[in-house]
Amino acid sequence: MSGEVCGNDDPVERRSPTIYDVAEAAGVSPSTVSRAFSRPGRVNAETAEHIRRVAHDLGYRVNPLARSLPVERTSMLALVVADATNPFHFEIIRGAQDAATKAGYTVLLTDTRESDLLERQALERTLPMVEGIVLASSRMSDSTIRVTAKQRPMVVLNRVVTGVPSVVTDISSGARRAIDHLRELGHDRFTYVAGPEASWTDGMRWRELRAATRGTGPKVRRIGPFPPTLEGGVTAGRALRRAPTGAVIAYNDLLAIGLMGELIGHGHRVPDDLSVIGFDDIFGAQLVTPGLTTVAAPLYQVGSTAVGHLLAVLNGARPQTEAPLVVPTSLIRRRSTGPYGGDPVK
Amino acid sequence: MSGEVCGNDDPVERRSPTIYDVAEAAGVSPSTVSRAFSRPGRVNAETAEHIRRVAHDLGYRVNPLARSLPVERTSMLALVVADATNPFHFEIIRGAQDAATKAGYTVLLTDTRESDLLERQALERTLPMVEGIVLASSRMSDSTIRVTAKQRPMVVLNRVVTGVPSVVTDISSGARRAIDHLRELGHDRFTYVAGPEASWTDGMRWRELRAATRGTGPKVRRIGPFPPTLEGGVTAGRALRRAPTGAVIAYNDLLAIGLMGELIGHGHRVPDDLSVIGFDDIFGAQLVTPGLTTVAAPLYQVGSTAVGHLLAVLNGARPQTEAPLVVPTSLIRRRSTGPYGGDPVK
DNA sequence: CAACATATGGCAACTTCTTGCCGGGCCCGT
DNA sequence: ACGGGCCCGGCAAGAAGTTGCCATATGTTG
Repeated sequence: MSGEVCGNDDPVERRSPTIYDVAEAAGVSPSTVSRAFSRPGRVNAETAEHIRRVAHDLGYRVNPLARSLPVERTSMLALVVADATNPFHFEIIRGAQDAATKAGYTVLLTDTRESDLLERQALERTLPMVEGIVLASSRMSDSTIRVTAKQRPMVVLNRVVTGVPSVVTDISSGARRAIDHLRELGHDRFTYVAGPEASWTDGMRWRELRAATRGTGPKVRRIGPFPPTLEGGVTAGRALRRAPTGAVIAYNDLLAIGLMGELIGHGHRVPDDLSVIGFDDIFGAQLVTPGLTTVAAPLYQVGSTAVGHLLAVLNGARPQTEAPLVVPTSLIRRRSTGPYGGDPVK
Repeated sequence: MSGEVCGNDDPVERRSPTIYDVAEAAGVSPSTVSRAFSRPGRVNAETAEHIRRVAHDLGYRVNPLARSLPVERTSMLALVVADATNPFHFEIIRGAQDAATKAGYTVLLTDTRESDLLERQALERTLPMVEGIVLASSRMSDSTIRVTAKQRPMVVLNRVVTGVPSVVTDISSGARRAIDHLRELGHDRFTYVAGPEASWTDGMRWRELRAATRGTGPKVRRIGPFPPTLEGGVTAGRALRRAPTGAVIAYNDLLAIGLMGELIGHGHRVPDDLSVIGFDDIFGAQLVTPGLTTVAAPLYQVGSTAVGHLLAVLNGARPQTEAPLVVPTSLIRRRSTGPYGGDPVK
């Protein structure tokens, strides 16, 4: 036990001990202390044990800055998300964080508020400190992304940028599942409520929906774009009320929920008059009434896969730039979809 | 314009330039380069301009690690939250991040998954790299917190730890507002659905509810504790069904929402049979049916205030350890509360 | 017992940047 | 004309680690 009594009225600011202090206290040289911690086996077991004990008594902790400087490894990863409060990103963040922690890495999470300017600034700030980058829902241009990817290993999420490794959900099968589900219920006319035009995912969803209906009977039309938020959903709902339609497939759950609320608020019944499907299965999709049927993706896996790949690259693996890594999707059936019951009330 | 053509098939790994490279290219000494960037005015304006131009052409960026080492300023703050996916924390995170960014600081966000072990580990890992710490909803003991607070300036949120600056919401007035609202509606019997025992906030809410009803007519009882989650709410709802009660005030919105769902699912009507009030006004409170009446707190402000105080301390201000900083609360009226309509159906 | 291999600790150089101090040139006052 | 201050650039010593290389001591082999 160390005497912690310090009578002076300056309680803070006792500089933390360095390997030099430990070295002196243990009667060895600084390099030996360094090795005792970072190069086990390189130093005699007893000496190492002794050093560790002394270090512990002194309250020594290695200074990660000083350590990183010579070895060029900060053990930090940047995770840049467009909106940290969008439920869509939660599990991605968790997955990334878990995978990173497991490997001894710390993740630097940055919320860019859907702004490509803020995104670039954040990158500017954090990039020099991290070994790799995960870009979730980036709002930057492909070319900016590619330039950045030259500086550090990078993985982009929910987007495909040629030349940069990416992780995406299986939109194709997701779209098909949604259509199949609705057709089983007897629907054969669909409306896709589009999200932001800048969204790669939005483009793909629309494409795949068309592909999934091509040739066969059912038809899908598209309205939008709308901001991918509750408010956007309300706007979309208004548009829908003016021009009723068959079943609705929305760009994401937020949009779907906002839209349902608007419709229900004006006397329409879901799913009796209108079936609604969203994407993502965010927190909230099970809360609304009726519960939202949605295409779920293993977002946690998206995050952990991304970090896993990043770490592999840092350990010398070749980046997977050819084809994106695809994670599967599944359909969560809730109450917002139901059998086709004739044309919706006007 | 620099010729960027490099024919070799090793596109990565061109070590980034240092002040030495810039110094050589500009024909000055490294220290001058350093000063040109970090000490404006100390060096001749023309020289500085020249250096900056050369640096830019070389693609030089200062290495924050190397910079931090001598000056002992990393420009990073740690924000440790018990659960980053709990909507309660969103605005706190945003507020903190904004305030930090504005001051040129980066925040290192860590999610501890409600585990005090993970929390200690995270702190262990990040503490040496940051200049200050914000602890939101810490699960650690008071004494552990106090020990940690000795190592770095710290602010705790939603909790009062003597000797450590803290920011809390005005629970007292919040509780009073909830009670007043319900009494205006004719209620005079209340049940507090308690959250985790370890929660400082929970204790305070219960205390203030009792204080708000003391002496006057209405009575408040307490059931719990329950985990502060949707599932916890379901459990609480079951308990409530067995022993019906007057109006319900829940520890937080998650609990309130889970509880409403359970009750409504079993034929009770909210608010006709039972009024429900939550705390926090999380995303989701406006989504459920009926919308949840809740005591809101300016969470964004909590986060930014915390960081603001931390930065002040880092700049030499005395930490505010006497009384906690209190931010006001307000009541958001939605549809989950209604006039007293006799005793609830059994 | 000589020759060689291995284990272990130390020296010093290195990572990138900051900063106290020094000194040469220049201006100014007397 | 000369001493005293600025201005501004450079030198070198840190900041806290890592690591290549060398020097022992010890062990092993022929």
